[in-house]
Amino acid sequence: MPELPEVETMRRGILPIVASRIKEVRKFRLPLKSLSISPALGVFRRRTVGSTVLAVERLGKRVVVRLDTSDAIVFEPRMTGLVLLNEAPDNTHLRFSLELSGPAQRLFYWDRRGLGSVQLWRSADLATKLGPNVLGPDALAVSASQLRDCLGNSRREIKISLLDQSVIAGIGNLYASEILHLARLNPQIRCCRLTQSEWARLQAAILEVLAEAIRYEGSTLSDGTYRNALNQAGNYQNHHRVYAKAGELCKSCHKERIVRIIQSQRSTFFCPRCQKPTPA
DNA sequence: CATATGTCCTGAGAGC
DNA sequence: TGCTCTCAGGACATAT
Repeated sequence: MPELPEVETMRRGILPIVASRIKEVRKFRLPLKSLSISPALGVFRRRTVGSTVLAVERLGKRVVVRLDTSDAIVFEPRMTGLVLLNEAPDNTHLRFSLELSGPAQRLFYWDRRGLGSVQLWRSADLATKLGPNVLGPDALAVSASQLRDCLGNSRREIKISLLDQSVIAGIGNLYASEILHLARLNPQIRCCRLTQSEWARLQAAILEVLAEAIRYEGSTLSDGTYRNALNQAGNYQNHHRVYAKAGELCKSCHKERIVRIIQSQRSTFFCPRCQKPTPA
């Protein structure tokens, strides 16, 4: 999962590492396929040990730890990655750690499936490798006109476009369904069919859903994977409107039941009554 | 160029 | 009970 709300919660949770000095970098040997780390550990160590953490930022669904050496450590959790302070869900899936001076002590990267990565980049490369062509405006900052300008001529289904990080950065499969339900937009409607007021509704829903999800520290689904930096579960799953609720009554109309469809090999949940393809 | 599909990985849960 | 199978969806590579 980790999408914008979860990654932002992790980012906030590890803020205590700011101003700490990196004392050691460790990669854990596991009976699992090893995590993608670049550069190799030796070079990683030479370039980071002794440096100080300047800031912790979020870039879409990535956590960026800026160092005083003009390097940055980029954590990309993908499906099951977590960035934690001092404590992890278990030792089996611990992949990487930074030993730090100061009160924070230790930063862990934990990843059950290991699809994520930890990379050390020159700060200058962040702007190019994750520039506007790769990563669109952050979902918390995108405007209705930016959405319309970028997608207004696209024939893709709106749900698919919401997942495109080069259009908007931060939305994933879970929040795409939640956002479209609040915006009362059918997930299969083609972008080029949306009206001016629908773009405005979409933008408002993006902001409202993500901000609310951040307030509740993200969504921990039934598999329990997602935790915040202190290894605690999030709470937004108790406020989901549609995600993983196929067959349940819609919380808005209380009449129709939530439906699950597949778009581009991924589940989408919506209410056929509140999210009719053509406006009522 | 825009859009669609395949790939990586582990563990939970279903079905027999 | 223990096996096999399917599924979950991030980002990127490759195909159409």
